[in-house]
Amino acid sequence: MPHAVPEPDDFICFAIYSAGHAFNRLYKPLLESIGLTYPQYLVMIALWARNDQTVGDLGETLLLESSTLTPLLKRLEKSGLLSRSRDPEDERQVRVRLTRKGAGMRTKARDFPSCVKAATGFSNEALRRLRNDILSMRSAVLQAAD
Amino acid sequence: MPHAVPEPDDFICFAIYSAGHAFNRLYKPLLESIGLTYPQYLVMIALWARNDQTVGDLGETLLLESSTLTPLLKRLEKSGLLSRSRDPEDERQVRVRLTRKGAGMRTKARDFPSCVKAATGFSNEALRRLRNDILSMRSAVLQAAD
DNA sequence: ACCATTTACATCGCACGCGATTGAATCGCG
DNA sequence: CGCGATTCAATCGCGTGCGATGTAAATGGT
Repeated sequence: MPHAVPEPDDFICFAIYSAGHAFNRLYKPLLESIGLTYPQYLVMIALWARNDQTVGDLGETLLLESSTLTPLLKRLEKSGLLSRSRDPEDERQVRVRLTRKGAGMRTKARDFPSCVKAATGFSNEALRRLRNDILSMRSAVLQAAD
Repeated sequence: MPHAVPEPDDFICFAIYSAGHAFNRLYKPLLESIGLTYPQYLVMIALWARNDQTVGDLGETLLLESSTLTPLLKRLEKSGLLSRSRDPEDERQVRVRLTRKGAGMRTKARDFPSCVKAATGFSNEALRRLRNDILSMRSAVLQAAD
């Protein structure tokens, strides 16, 4: 075998990197219909699952830094989807809460996951296993990264 | 079952999105040692596999737009790793070629993939299957995205 | 009570990433 | 041959994403 030079598609990290972009493109028209970007949508998902979180909570869930979240949350606040306010118990923390408008947006986004699942062409069972594999790889990689 | 509200980790797209960030964090210290960012490293991989590509070729391989590649390639050119020049046969195209320095960098990056594979904690066989699943999902999603 | 340390968020600079647009070169159809 | 359509890269604006740094609040050991 004469010295196979690897291509991008040979790398698991590139597969994930490029698949992420593919999902982004798929979501974009759906999300534009409700005026969100993909990372903003993730914040909304986190808040729909559990309202009233600190910036740090959201960062832990979404694996993002405050330097990413703060400007993003300000844009969502400006859109009227959530409120940001210092916690009186601990003034260092900022509590993020859905507004009525932000909570109501959940129904508009209800069908997006099934649209996207259909687009993958994978069965629910195959998707579940693939997701679990990716999450456990993520854990291992994050563990190794520090 | 009382109305399960999905969390970010329940979404295959978030699993991929966050796993991508995890790989980025793992690669960062490795790549800093040779002065590259992760997307720059991908361009170098593409050129190590096949030298002398157009911007469009690279975009097709890496699934990136010229609006992303042009500034990135200019930075790599400024670093002395590649050259950019209009194709005399077709002046619309820009041919991207490795310099001696850029070609020589391949040996410095030779061990990165095995470092990263070790960090995932997956066997070669499991990684290969996971990669293929992700690539086929990427194809399906890209197909659906247009 | 004091002050060093830690924690939590914000700010800044830089590098993606893409849609929309531009401008130049080429193509293609009559 | 002529000229509108197409192709290819570059530019611009906006939104991430993060490391480094700043700042204010809380903590903890003495």
